[in-house]
Amino acid sequence: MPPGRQPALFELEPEPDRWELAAETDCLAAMVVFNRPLDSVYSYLVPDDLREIIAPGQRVRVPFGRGDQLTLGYCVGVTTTVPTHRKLKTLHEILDREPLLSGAMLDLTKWIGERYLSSWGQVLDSVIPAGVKKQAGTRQIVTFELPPDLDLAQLKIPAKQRAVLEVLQQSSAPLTVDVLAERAGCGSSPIDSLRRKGLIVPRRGRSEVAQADVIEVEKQSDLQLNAEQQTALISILEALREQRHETLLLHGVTGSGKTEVYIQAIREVVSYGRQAIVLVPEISLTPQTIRRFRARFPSVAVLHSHLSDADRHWHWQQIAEGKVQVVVGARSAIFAPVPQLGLIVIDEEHEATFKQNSTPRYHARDVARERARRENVPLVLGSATPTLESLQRARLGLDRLLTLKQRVERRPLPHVTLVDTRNDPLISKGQAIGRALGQGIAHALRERGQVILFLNLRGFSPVLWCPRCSGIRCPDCDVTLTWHKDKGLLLCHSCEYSIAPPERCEKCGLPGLRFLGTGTQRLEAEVRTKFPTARLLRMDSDSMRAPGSHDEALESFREGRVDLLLGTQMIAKGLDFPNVTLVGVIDADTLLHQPELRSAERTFQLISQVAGRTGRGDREGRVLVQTMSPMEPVIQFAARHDYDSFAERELEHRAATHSPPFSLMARLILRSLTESSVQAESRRIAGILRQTTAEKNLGVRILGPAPALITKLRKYYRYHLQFTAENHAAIQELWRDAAPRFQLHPDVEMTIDMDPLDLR
DNA sequence: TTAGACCATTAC
DNA sequence: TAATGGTCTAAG
Repeated sequence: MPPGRQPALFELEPEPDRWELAAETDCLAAMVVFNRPLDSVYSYLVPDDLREIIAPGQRVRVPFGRGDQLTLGYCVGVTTTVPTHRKLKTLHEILDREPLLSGAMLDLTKWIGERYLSSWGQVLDSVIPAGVKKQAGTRQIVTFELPPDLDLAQLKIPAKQRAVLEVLQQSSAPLTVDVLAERAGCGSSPIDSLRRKGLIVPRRGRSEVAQADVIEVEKQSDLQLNAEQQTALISILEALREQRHETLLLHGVTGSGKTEVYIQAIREVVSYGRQAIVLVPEISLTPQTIRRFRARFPSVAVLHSHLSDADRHWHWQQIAEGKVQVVVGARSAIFAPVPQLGLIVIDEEHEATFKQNSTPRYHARDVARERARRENVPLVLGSATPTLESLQRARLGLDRLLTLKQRVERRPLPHVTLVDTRNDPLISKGQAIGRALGQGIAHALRERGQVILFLNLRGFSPVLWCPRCSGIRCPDCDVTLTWHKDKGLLLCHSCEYSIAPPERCEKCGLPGLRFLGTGTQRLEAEVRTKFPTARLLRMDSDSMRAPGSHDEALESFREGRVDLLLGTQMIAKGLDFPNVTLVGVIDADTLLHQPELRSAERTFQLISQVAGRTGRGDREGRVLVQTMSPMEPVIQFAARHDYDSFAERELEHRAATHSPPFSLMARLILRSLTESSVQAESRRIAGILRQTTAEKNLGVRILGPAPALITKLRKYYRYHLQFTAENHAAIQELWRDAAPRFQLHPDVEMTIDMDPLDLR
């Protein structure tokens, strides 16, 4: 309404939403969503020549916005009930011959959008692999065929052209220019002339150029299950046979043979002619895991991050055609378009990599649960250290708990010793390996056992210390710079910033800066000095840059060409090496003292997982955990392999603080290059949110705004707000209501994260 | 998220 | 008067 004009009386009542007014017509409308943060579904008229082709799940190009920019969208439905009051724009083009997604998968993506507060179109855009969108690995080709009523004898044409037509007549399939020219013994010009005269008809199509290579693996038969494994398997088979959805939480200590249980359950699924999806953390997608599945099933698709677009497209195609029995992959494999899903397995359920940290910020476990529920199939979650979220569901009787307490072949769990490093003379001198651990390593090596040393810090030293100004920081991020001795540079681990280390502090000019703390590189140097004859391998994201180096490194450790493996997270998970007799944890405290909701849980998980890397063969394994807080309950529980007591205590704590799993959380992050605008905007937005939750009585608790734990990241200042509520619906409603009214200042960006794991 | 519309300011 | 830039708003 123009300013200064009084509204007429009849305009005071809000107009009815005209889009509600729809009528059955003989027009056809396509419902389209876009890869933008828009909640609506837009309708477009389908022109007559596309009526037969259009289907939900295809991508389309449509005029959109004031300038009718041709914009890519996803068709999510087709209807003859079209809105009548507004003139619809017309669909311009259909980009896919076949739908990229089934109706069921479209519905699932809609659910994801609602659950994780992102638009349907954004979800679709991230679910469909780039290689599928680009049709990577296929090429457009033009082939020629004869028109239907051609009488070759009647034609008066040059000999070369006649030869071309004869070749075509004898061929059973249409031919490309190259083939045609070769067989007719001519160049391309006769073919061109024929085309111009209309004596041959061109046809567009796509042909495959890429194909994933097939790896032959020696087949194996099923292993004998022990009683516990058998019981777990039977529970899964029951759900399978009754064709009902149930989530089964398989809590099995490290080395208890969870994978064998999955495999035998999948065998049943495959026998029904159905397919299974197995999600594993990316880091576990080692040749070892892959071989294990390939050895047991004829057709396994492995989806990992280093697949080319073409390979990914090819696999997607194979999966959709039902040619694959088992899909093994990381997070996004939950969207594998298997035609007849039979079972979903998530191994290492507690791993944070199952949560995507870009929009849509879905958790593959929760998407899996929803997909399994909709398709009436069981979901198996496996872990030695289940998340408290999953455990609590089992305790409430929503999911079923299956427990494997024994390692296979009755192997004992490794003995874990806590080493108090507070009074260790070597540690006080700044070394990373204390006396006890040093002796342990020497002993293990003498006995020809292999050793794993775990330290969750890459680089040589995490801080360059100025006595007056403390650590040298990244100018763009609120973190200290890490000294990488091999490169001779101080690096920021949050962005790409690097500088040569200064002689004097740049702030106060004081000389005498010192490198404090130990990363994997310094640990490597220390090991070389202390154990000069040991064959040593360091694994972290710096040393494992080259493609394939990760697998190669693990292979050489497996084959005994390496005695001592040291590294970060990378070596903590899922590795199965029978000859490892000692695992050393350099510092169990680093994770523990972070002011994060899940710091205790992560510490417990990490120690348990690392400890699980030993004692997996005939030889006994032991674990030495260096810590400055040996009395800390979490560390004690981990040392005793006592998940139940750990969980009991942590659940009590979560209940007392109304944290997940006793409430639901969401996190709103705002960032800007200008600190004052994020601060002001977060306050303003917090106001709107608080007002909305009060007005609508939603019962959402809102914390903040406050500067985020990482105050500054890649030049951006960050503030955040935390929401807690009884259920997702309250937060969803709050967001739906409040977010459209934010009118955020253009230099402030905003992200909403439902069920956040990373609270930094 | 994007781009046009609208308005104000600036340069020529 | 045209060009530029910031802000607002709607998107079928």
